Amino acid sequence: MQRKRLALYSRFLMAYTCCLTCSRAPERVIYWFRTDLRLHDSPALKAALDLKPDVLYPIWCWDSHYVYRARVGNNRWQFLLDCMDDVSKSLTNLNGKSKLLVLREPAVTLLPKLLKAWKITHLVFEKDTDSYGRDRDSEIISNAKKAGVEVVTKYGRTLWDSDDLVKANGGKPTMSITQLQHAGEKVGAIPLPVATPVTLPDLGGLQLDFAQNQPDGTPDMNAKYRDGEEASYSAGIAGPNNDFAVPTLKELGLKPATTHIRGGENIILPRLEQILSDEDYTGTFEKPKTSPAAFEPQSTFLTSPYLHLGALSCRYFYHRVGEILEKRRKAKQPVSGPPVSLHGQLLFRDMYFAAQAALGWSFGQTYNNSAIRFIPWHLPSKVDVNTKLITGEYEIDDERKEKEFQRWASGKTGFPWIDAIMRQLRHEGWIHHLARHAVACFLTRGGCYISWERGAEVFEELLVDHEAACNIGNWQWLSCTAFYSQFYRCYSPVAFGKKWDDNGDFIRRYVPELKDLPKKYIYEPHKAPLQDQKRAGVSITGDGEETEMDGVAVYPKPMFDFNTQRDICLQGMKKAYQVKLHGNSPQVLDGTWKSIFEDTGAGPTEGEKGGPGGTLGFGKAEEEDADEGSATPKKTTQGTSQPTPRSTRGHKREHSQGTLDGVFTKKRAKD
DNA sequence: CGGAGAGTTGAAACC
DNA sequence: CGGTTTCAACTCTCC
Repeated sequence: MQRKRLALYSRFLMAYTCCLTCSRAPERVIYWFRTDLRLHDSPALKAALDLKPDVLYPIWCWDSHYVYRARVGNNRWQFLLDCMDDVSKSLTNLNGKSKLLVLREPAVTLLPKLLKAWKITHLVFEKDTDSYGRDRDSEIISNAKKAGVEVVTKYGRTLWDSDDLVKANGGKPTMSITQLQHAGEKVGAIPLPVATPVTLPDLGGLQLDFAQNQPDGTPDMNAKYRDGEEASYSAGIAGPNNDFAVPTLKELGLKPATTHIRGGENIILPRLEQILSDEDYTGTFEKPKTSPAAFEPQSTFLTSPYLHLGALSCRYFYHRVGEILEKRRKAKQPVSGPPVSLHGQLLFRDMYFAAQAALGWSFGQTYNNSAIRFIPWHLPSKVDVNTKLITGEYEIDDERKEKEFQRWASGKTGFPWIDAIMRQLRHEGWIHHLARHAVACFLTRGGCYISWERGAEVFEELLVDHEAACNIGNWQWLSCTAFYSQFYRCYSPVAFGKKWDDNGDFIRRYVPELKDLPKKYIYEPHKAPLQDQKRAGVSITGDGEETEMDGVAVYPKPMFDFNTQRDICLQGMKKAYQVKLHGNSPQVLDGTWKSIFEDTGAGPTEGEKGGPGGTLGFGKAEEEDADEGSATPKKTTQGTSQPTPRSTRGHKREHSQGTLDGVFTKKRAKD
């Protein structure tokens, strides 16, 4: 009783002393940073400061989902930590007593305890329309409200609020850039940037009178990037020095990053300024005219990773470019327009975000996705037919295809243009947009005929700019399953590269074993006579297993005849387009699609003999209450009982639309 | 100078 | 924001 009175009195005193001009209670605000790691043009951060808080806690919830269960290579980890460090320094610059407080516990379990411990009045964060983000945030919001904490969210992640776009598009996913533009017109003008804060309230007390929930570290999908123990949770909520510092790669047990791309608002803003100062380049930018083979420097802005983590505001970028366009129009200088211009690129991003916002979890998969064409790809995702969600595993319907997939992912296909791109991706975490086209087409409709979902997973792991909506959307585009349909426009692994880089400098840089090969053979080294191979110090042989033989570097032979494979793919695509099934067609949902595609005539599909095309648990397996160990239906044959190197057994794939935080498991898909 | 033949270019059709 | 083939139209060269 005594204590309570004291608390009341001190609360009164605080109110009195904190705010002499008004009689309101002290505002104790948490600003929860997520994919908005910046201070400039942040509507949500502005909303937090507009509350005129007495204390402001800028926090980051350290998420097990991101640490263990999303595919995040060490390059993206480095980039994320860079951005966090950068924001923390910016906060300290505004107020020497403030910084980004990293709390080593996922938001869902942490926030309810934290709101209480720090007597929080308001929780403020940027709205997220990723499916995972929605699930997580709705739980956070409902818990906060129950605890009497006011929740404030603002939207600043895309040009328009994705939910508004969906509404303006009749509740349907935006499947073309025209739809997106019309929806955008209905929603209204793209909000102008808000001011960057110049002051920042102090932190309040940092007492942590509650226990830490240490999340389950298994399965650890990023184990292959670790050379030490993952220890980011074991030091407690405030970290090893009890100072809420941003963790290091070392603490995560991760190997050092190989990329030279570093994160942070304070890196991208000056660089953006520099690029924008070239008004001819900015004003006439046309994406298709920029070279995928250019490196050091690349031919485009390289803003995507910064946009993803919010280190650069897309609206700020949009309006800055708009000013330049306006100026040029007045001066009657040439300007480029959507879809090829810079504005066009940002519109595509909004299109993918809004499509995802409309479709939810199903956007990230073929099964039960109403907006996607069904194509009987090899290596399809396994599906839990009860939840209608993919499990994170995939069906190996053909061992040769699995081998091709691994060779593609590791840059050992024997097609130097493809391999150079995949090696650049692995090393730098970034490749040019058209390079993504080339390797994505190659893996799916224009080469291997392997599911786009396999490719999307590899990109998710390796790209520093991985953004679920854009990655998924672009893979659907390139595989001609959604957004785009001209499947006969097929990229050649030889001709397309040559068009941009006849000398093969890009290949020489990323596939160094070929660097001394004559220009004549650089795109097709297997055609080089043995004498030329010898002179160049490389032997073109094998299937990628060997990297060296008798002291001589080895580069593999092409893993198939491209033209033959291209014809097979075209036939398969033509058939699939005639059949006209979609991800949510009854025949896809129940697995009877297999009777529609013949073993031979349907191109590459294995038909009845192959995997069920992503229907794990379909049919008999359920009735026969299949033993836990192998939940694979009997009708699937070869390879399916073996765990695949890239998949995790028995666990849902939770990552593909994940944001950076949370401990959620997927919920049942909406029907 | 005309015309044959080789070489080049670009649009169109097809995959 | 595809590649390849084809074919007409054109240029160039040579006698």
